[in-house]
Amino acid sequence: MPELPEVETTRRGLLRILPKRAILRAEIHALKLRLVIPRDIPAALKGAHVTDITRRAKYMIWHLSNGRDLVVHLGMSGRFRHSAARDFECTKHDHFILYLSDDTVLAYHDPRKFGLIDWAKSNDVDHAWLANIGIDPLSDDLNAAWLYDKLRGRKTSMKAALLDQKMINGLGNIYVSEALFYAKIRPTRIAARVTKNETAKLVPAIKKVLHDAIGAGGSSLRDYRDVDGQVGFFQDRFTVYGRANEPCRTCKTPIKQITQNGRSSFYCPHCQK
DNA sequence: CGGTAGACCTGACCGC
DNA sequence: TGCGGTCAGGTCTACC
Repeated sequence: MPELPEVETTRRGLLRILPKRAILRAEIHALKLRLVIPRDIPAALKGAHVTDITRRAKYMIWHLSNGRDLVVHLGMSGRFRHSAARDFECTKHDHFILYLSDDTVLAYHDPRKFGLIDWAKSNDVDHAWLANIGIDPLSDDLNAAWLYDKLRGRKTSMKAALLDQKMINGLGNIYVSEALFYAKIRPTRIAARVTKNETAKLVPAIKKVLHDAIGAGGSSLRDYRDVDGQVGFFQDRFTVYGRANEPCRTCKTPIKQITQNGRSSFYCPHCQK
């Protein structure tokens, strides 16, 4: 999926399109993605328009002109496609389709169905996944003192700690590997044993890799595309992710791939301690 | 509570 | 060509 940079790129793409156009009609073509999609969404969207889209970590929140808010999460394989109505062909995994007032169509496509489309609030209370998620890594909430404190007492690996969305929400499998490379910390290091100095390097490393990836339009590995069908190009600048056995860009040592908690991690055994 | 396998779903790719 | 196994950007649940 889309990690934070891809969600942010998608959000910016949607903002170029949605607020200027009314939603003439909405269709739901899947019974459920991650969860059952509320049946009243199409009726509530008809005739409305999106006034703004904000982001909390990997979640987008669509603010509607009728006062309601929609949560949209792209899961592992979700993306939006915008096209002229006459060019639009509904394919197998187009689960959520908006017909817009300028004769264009916006379709949510998600083969693996790990995405999420739901009302953001129920009886004015945030749903659990918005209420309980961790801090946004691009906000000032993420600073060295905070992170050092959070890592105390954690016996898990740095990889698992940074992937824990209840602590920091937005990092995923790619950008954890990349950030740990820039901070010269091995993904296998026990979180509680990471020093204050290392934490002080890790925080700017996380922010830099996310900012750089957003600037590059995200990373396109398999299915990620911007709303206009553009691929991101940050994958060309990966230092370790997906580069098993290839030379480290700093020291030429072959990059190592290991499995942690069932998922791949990549690191340079020479540069990262 | 902290930590970790397993589950959810489809498609692409590799080796035989 | 076809089949089985493996892997993939996320995250929730069950269990220890």
